[in-house]
Amino acid sequence: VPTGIALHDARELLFDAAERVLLREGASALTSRAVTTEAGVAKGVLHRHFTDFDGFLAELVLDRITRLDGQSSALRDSVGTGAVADNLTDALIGLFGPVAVAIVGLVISRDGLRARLRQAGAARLPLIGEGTSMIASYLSAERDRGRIAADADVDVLAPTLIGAAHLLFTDREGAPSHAGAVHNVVMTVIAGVVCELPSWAP
Amino acid sequence: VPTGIALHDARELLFDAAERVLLREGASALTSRAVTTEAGVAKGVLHRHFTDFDGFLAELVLDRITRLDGQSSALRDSVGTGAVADNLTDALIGLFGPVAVAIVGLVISRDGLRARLRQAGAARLPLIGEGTSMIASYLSAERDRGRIAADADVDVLAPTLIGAAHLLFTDREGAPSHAGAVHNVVMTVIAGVVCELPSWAP
Amino acid sequence: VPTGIALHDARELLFDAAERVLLREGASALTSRAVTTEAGVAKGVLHRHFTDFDGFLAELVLDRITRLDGQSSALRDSVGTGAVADNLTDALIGLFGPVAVAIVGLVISRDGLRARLRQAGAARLPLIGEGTSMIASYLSAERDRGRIAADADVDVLAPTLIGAAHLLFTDREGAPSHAGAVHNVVMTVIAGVVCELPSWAP
Amino acid sequence: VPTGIALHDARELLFDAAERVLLREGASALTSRAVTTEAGVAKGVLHRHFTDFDGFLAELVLDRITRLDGQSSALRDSVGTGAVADNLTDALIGLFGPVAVAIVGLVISRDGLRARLRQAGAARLPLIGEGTSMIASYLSAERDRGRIAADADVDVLAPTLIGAAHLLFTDREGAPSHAGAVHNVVMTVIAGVVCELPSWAP
DNA sequence: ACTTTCGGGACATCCCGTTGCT
DNA sequence: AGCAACGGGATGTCCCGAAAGT
Repeated sequence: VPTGIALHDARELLFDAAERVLLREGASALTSRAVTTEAGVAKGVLHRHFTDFDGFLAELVLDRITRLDGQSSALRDSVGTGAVADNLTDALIGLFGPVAVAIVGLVISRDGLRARLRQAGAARLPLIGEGTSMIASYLSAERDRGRIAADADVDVLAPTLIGAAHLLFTDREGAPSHAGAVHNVVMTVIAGVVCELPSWAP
Repeated sequence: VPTGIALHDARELLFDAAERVLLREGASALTSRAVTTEAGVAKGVLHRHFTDFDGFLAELVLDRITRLDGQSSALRDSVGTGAVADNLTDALIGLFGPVAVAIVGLVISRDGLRARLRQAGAARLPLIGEGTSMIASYLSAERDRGRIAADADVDVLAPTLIGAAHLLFTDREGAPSHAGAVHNVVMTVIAGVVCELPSWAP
Repeated sequence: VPTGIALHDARELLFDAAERVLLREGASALTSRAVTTEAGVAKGVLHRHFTDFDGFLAELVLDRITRLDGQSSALRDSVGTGAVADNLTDALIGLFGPVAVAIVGLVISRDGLRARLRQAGAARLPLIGEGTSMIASYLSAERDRGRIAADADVDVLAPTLIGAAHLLFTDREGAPSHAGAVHNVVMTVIAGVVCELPSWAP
Repeated sequence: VPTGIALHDARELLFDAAERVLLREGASALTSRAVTTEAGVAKGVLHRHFTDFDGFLAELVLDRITRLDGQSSALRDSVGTGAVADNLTDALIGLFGPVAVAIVGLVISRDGLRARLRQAGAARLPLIGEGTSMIASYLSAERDRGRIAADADVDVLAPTLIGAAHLLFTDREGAPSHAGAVHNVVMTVIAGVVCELPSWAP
């Protein structure tokens, strides 16, 4: 029976439901009906608020990308403080949470979603591209401060870190990667360019 | 009308057709009908030679994994010759051809296929896992020869290289990555452990 | 193009369509498409209202079984009135209408449907089992009234009547069995136990 | 690899295989491939020896009907000996073996088979029709001998016995019906017409 | 004469977008 | 504006009949 009562915020309601389904059952189970059922609303609600199911997913992804801004600021604020490797490790762990990894997989699976995102100006691989930019600008700032070598190529370092970390988090999907593994990767990649003393130095 | 003419080798015929579809239209277009249509055979042919469509895909992936053995040998033979970075670069380029990248995406998209592969004993991420082992053994051999540092951790280096390279090839899907970009990544990752002079040194 | 108009009662609509198909083309022609086509609705309607095609058929059968209750009451009400043989004849004719006979055949043909019905608590042979119970309790009541012999074994008489009548209606499927044939069978079976005078007696 | 060796008797080989499948997996599993696989021969053999799959089944059924002749003779020979009820009980038990019951179900399930049988001159319900004739002639002979009432209507008694017995054997499919149950039914049906003393009389 | 394979029609199922009712 | 239903395209699978090959 139609209630006629407007949902307070259908967007967030549906986004959260979609994430729950995504985490619980995977990308292939994320159908339009699964979302509305999980949210406890009727199917039509989704199409009232979004042009399309792919449109809905695209906005979900873009929303998640927006949330990266917070992490981006935190990383920017850490410039010059602590150890570079630790800052990078924290950033990568924060970036590749279970939801983010699932979203990357979702984008890979859905052609329509990928097209929508591209046309919305997002990176080819969402979260990956933005994360790379985030890391690159952090490294750039550290380079300006002299904490990494002046000739370090941040446009090589950043995608390398992101690619390696993404694989780490994807491969061992169930178990949350120990911070140690990420730290090892970071140390390996920036070994040649880091100028500072290790973070555990006295 | 049935012809009765036995296909010379239905397996290869269908595998090749599947790859063409995969490259041309992507993983989501790789349906059983698309494969048989592309191969120019009837729908029944696929189900006579394979238990299942996912079974077919699994065998396709396993077949591609088997083909890695050739590249694995070549990489093993290159131990001690040329520059380590060049050997790695060649190996990564050989590993992540367009088909391989598409196959990784395919596995990510299909739950049933993933289950089948796991139960067949393949790595969680096919081609990625096997490629990592390949790189790790190569690095191990070079370490034994003293061409990379004795304390180099190949189990960190290998997945780092694979992860970074995979992203490189995935991100710029259409355009074949210039060897230069891969080489840059390799140089960055192994910068801290390589003992030899760069390949361009006199 | 979707109409959006809710079907008044999709269940009955589909049930009736299924019966028409069953009568006109037989059990083997009763596919899900045949039902929806006959009902003039889309394929999706059936799967929105029922879990499965076998689930649909199971509910159809159970619905028909439910309708027996009416006949069961009528038979119960006739206890002590008229002739026992006439009451039984009427009950059997009412039980084995063309639809019921077709449904029995349908259940024999479909494994999945049989499984579903068993798990729903129906008799092994639907309509047959319920019909037998109905006849048995009628005979029991008449025995209590003394209209059939006190030592009559209703648990033998009932299945005998049902089995004989079922064959009668099945064998001459097209032509509706003359009431006379059924009456003859009934008279034969209850010959040894009936106490009353024949119904045609003055 | 084709052997070229002619099968000794492909007919019997395939018939036996079909019966095994029928008993083990039921009528719905009796496909042409199931038969040839069970027989250990190639698919083509069936179509070499029979016009059609339904043609094959029709001949299988007709073959089984022919085997009834033996039982028919035995029953005929028993005229005037033993108890009528015992003779009938034995005949019914012999008639409705598991294979026969399965075959009746098979005919009910398959339209094409039914059509083929009808056009081959078999009864509408194979085995049932022939069994009815068999019982009818036996009863007729006993009537001539005065062992059952002169006014007994064998054309009512026979189908009644067959219908009741068929249901008995169909309903309790797994468990072989105890002879007692059949005897009870027989006693009930012929109660009014039998002239002899019970078989257990001194 | 047996073996093997292909060809293709049909069926149950899934999922999304749209439309009318409340 | 939310709700529930319909419409229909597409997918994987099955099974039979027929035609080559050995």
